[in-house]
Amino acid sequence: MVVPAVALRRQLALVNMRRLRKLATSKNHPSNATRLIGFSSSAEASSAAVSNPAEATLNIYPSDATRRTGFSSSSAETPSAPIFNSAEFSQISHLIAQLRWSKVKPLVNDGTGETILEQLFAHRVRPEVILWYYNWSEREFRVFHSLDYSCRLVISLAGANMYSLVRSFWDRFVRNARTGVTVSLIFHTLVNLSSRKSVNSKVVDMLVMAYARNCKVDLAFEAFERARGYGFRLSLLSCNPMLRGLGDEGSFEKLEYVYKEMIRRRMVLDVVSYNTVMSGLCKGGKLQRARDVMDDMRVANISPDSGTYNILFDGYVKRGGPGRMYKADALLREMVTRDVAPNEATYNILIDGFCKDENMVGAVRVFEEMKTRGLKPNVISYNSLINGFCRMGNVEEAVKKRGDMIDAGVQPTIITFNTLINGFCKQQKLREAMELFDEIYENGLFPNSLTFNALIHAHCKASEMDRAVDLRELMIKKGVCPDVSTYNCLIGGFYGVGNKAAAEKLFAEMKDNGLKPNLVAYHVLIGELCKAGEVRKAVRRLDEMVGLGLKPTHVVYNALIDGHCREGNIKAALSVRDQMVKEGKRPNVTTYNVLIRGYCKKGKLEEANRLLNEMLEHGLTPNRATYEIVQDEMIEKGFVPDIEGHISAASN
DNA sequence: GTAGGGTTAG
Repeated sequence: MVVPAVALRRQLALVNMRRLRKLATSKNHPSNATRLIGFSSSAEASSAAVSNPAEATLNIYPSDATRRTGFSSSSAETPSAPIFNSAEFSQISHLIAQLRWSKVKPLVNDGTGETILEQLFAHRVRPEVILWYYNWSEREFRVFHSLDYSCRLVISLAGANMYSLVRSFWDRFVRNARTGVTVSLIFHTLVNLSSRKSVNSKVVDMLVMAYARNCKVDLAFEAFERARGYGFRLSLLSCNPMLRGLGDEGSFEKLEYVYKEMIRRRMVLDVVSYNTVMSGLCKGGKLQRARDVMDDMRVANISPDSGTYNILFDGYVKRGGPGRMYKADALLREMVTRDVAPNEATYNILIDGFCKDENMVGAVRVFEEMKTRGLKPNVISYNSLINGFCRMGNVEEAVKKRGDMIDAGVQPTIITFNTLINGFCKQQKLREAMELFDEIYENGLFPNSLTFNALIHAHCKASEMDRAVDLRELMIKKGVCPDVSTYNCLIGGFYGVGNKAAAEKLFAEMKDNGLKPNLVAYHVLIGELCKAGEVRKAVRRLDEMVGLGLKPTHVVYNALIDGHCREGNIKAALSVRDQMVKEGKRPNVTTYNVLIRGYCKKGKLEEANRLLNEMLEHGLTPNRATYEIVQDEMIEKGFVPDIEGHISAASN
């Protein structure tokens, strides 16, 4: 006994009309009635709903206790909703369950679809069907449904054990910035709607997970904090991603706090929790704390795995300071003693570490050890090794390793080629670099922006600007977009050959092409302007970069200070130094060197001497440039700086 | 739907 859809729609429209008219004249709920009428009949109001969905949603359904709990369709307490009789409604829900949106759409007469949503809840329609309708109507009418509906939906999904739908619901939910929807409001709404603690806990758990996974770590953290007061118990499902988010974000204090708090809440942490905490701590340079966490892990009877060790290895290699590879070596021995098997990643981290330490003997030793342990070096192992040899200037050996890799059945990638091309470029062997470039295609690979940038950079360094520009043309022809680095290389190159006009034109062109100049772009530009004696222009560029949200580094400040000193304007130079300090950057050796030379050039040797002492008091070690300045500017002029121990070093 | 490895410009 299916009622034809057209007939049904006509019938419903009629019913709605009658109800709406009745409501409009009703004195009992004037505000609700006028609002509803407004939305169903006025184009103005519905366009307002589109342009400002959050506000519109709030207007239609003020959070009113009777509405929140008004589940029954026959209840006189829910006057704003046109009420369909059960036969009508079963037709509607049938259409929704079949996702026949073109048929559903004409039935919506409130501009937001919330009227039908209310009815779906009232009729206890299957939660997933309500979810379909909820999602469709939000998209269709460009609105966010009120938080009440969101929470009711999520609770009914959870009550039916449809947790994967709860997950995806919250995922969508948190991705949109809903004005006024705070963590505490969500919690408050949830406890008002449901008293089932376990269900609420799971719902909140998944909310926190959604926050953590969608880069809303601060909200995840807030929810984690508030959850305790509400008695919601969270799981690793939400806490592990949050730990990761905190680490990624650099919130190391919060990371340690959450870690300790998880233990205090008697949560049972797993390997992933510990590894994530350690990874975050390593990123923050807190290597000792990371080691402590590994000890905690053993106390908790969780065995560190190869991943745990790899995280520590990576920490040592990247932030371990002097002697880090020895520590790493010791850790490798400990790992083996404890019966944790190193894997490919373990060796790759170590190979790369030795290479960065310019210790190719160590790198090759680890590489060989890897093979004796029955592990096959992969493309990353070879690339690291090749990069190591290239950095040492031994490109011939690097090329040989590429041969080894092919013999071992490991195919070179574009990274292999880029590394080798870079190696040749650094040696100014442009012909060899170009030959390799041709080989890329023979190997069925395609050059990327890094390939071209390396070549362009090398040609710029060699003052071959015509070839550099040709390469950029080729790049575009091959479908590779020039990026900020491409421009940086070319701009630096043109300044280098004294073609200021071309350099400035490129800087403008870069911005015209929608590329945002980055830190390096400004380093190049400001450095060159200072060198050319155009300090005032350089200062303008500094303001410009600050305006773009880029934080000037020591290099930039020092270049400006140098520029002012070269013009003999020490006062201006000192004010740049003050600005630098205000920005939280401590003057470094170069800063002092530049200022000292500035004073010397003005003949103010006492002032220079004073700065020299200040530099030592700040615990900075003079470098070669310092000695040269002292030698050439002070001792030459018969002035004896009172930093005796350091002067003898200068004469060496 | 867990953490960990390789290439550029200053």
